[in-house]
Amino acid sequence: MSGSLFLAETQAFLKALASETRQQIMQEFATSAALTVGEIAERCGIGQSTASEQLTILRQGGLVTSTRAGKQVRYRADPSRISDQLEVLGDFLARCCPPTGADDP
Amino acid sequence: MSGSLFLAETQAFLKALASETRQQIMQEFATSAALTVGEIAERCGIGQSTASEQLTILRQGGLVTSTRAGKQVRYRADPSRISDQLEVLGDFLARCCPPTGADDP
DNA sequence: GCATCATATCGTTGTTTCCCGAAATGACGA
DNA sequence: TCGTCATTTCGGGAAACAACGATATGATGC
Repeated sequence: MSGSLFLAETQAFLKALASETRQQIMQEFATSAALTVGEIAERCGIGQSTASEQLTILRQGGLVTSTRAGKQVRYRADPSRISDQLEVLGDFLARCCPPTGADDP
Repeated sequence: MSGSLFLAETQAFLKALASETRQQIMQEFATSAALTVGEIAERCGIGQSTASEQLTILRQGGLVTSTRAGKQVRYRADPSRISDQLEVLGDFLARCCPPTGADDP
């Protein structure tokens, strides 16, 4: 099988968001713009390796970026890519909702 | 623990959308505003029971509505609830992206 | 009532996801 | 270089998901 309906990145965006743990992680960025893996693990009450893995998924979904800062890695939300993905998603859903009917028996 | 970050319906919305099969189903509504379970099964190349189950998930996520039409059931996209969910999602993500920094070292 | 058609539910199987602890990688300071 | 700290990757067990075929429910027409 080949055709994905979305770009691969939008697919990853949706999957990344469809997890309560990852939503919780994203929420942490509302109060602190930049967080390390350890900080997120502690605040979310999950293991460090788990936090690292979930952050990787969020990064692949275009929700966060990561930058090294010495021996730590700082994660932060990626507003521009997030709004890009929201737009793609909105466009897709708009297409699925024929504003004036396609054929409506 | 307790708090889901989203309303339960928004959580269901995201999970419903995070499946390529269900995206494919939604896409079918772009060309035909109303479709029966059998039509969707045929167009998407999946079994009838699978189509029924996936449509139930989409309905619980607020993406489609269903109405009986004789012995068939017509499914169609639900634009108003979809845009509601998109707004909830957009608001949540906006909060995660401190527009002007929360604390940004 | 009974047969039939469309849909929904059940039971199962194989795959994927989630989370963890343990081990490996990478970066810094002594 | 060596040790240490932060992160990533690995291996595995439990839970959730997707798809199917078979069966049950519900609606229509005779």
